[in-house]
Amino acid sequence: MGAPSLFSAFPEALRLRLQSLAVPRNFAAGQIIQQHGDEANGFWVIEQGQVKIGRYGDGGRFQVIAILGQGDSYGELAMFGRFARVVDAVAVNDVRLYWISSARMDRIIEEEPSVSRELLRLLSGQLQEALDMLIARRRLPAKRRLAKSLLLLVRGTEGSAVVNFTQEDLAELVGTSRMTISVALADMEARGLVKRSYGRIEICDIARLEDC
Amino acid sequence: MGAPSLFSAFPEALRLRLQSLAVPRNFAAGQIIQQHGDEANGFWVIEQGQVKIGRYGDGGRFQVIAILGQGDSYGELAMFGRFARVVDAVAVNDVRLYWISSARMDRIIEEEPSVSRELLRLLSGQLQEALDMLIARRRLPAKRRLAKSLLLLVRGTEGSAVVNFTQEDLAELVGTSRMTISVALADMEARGLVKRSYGRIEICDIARLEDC
DNA sequence: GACAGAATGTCAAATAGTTTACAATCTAAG
DNA sequence: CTTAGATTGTAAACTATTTGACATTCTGTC
Repeated sequence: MGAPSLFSAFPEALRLRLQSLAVPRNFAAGQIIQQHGDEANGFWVIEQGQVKIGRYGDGGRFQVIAILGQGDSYGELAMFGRFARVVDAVAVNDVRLYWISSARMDRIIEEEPSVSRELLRLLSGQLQEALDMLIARRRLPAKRRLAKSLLLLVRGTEGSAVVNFTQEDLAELVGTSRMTISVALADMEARGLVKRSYGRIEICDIARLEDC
Repeated sequence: MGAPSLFSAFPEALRLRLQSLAVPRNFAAGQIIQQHGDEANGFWVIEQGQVKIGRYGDGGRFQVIAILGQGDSYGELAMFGRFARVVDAVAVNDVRLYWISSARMDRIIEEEPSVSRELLRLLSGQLQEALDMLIARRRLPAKRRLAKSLLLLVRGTEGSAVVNFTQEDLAELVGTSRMTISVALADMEARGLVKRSYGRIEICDIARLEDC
């Protein structure tokens, strides 16, 4: 969610061009790719594997914000905003990434105004979405907030999907306690919306989950 | 808050240039300037007076999101994002606005890549801020959320300030009930942080409000 | 295949916040 | 100066959620 993935929304031609210019890099499972506070002079595109985005909280526990997969990008926000990395990124499994430097991106923006316009459009859309969420989620009961969060995590998929989050992660994400999540999930399972298993949630019927 | 005001963050030179090209327009107190659903082919800059941004909820009640004043702009997000207006805007008093069309803005982006970069930087910063808020605010008790919202409303001011919101408006904004706001404000007043009056809150000590 | 650590299920008590309801106060319009 | 409507103060009953505590189940590892 939150963590935008602008790259996958780029027009095909630009994606290919960037990829051909980019520097490929590999990381092993569990390796830290970027850390909170690092300088942001570029961004990453995931070619293969998965990356956990989140933050090491008090007590060293990693609080997941999103898990990104193939075709997703991250780090554009800090790069464009010219602020330091605010999140940590860790390789879930062995991953292959492309690195696109801010210098490279700057040149493209210079050469093609259409790219700027597209970027502005995407960023504006995401900001609007974030603002909507701030307004919409506030007074909903925990169960419905959970439903919304799950839907955001599997956005783009149809039918069924799997979310590789522990209930504790979900609790952090939704802004509630693990016990509330546990009860809410049991309720959803009883209604055939999801299936609980160890460390992951299977979403059976995305369409039906939409109406709470 | 939420509602971004990119214009006031533009570099001086660009602001002046845009203003010289813009079309001035006046609205009387209470007049509706834009409506939810309108096409967004430009944005407004406030030259004089105040504009309420919000939404007509169920029962015709206007839910305030922000009150903007001189130098603030609004409507950029829908314009850049190429989606329809999502909020309504109403003139609080007699206002004088500048209208800057998307065609005009497009031309400037085309001519000056530095403007694109600046816009991307500003939007990214605001998106990050919104995401932070989504994460940070979730589990705070209502009192602290209120403190944060008040601070956002008077962002940029030092020492003391006035917020022209009813307690009901604040409740909507914070995402809680009017009674909770009433009690929280009474508590804050007892501690000398704010002064309550009819339809507005005076914030006495912004610095002290920051540490909740 | 046994084990440790991680993740989940579940319960009772405590608490923050909501709802409902009504009284008190303020403001603007006659 | 009155009055109607809007805004605020307050209290009691109710509800959702949290906290804390413990049992159970799962999974990877030796």
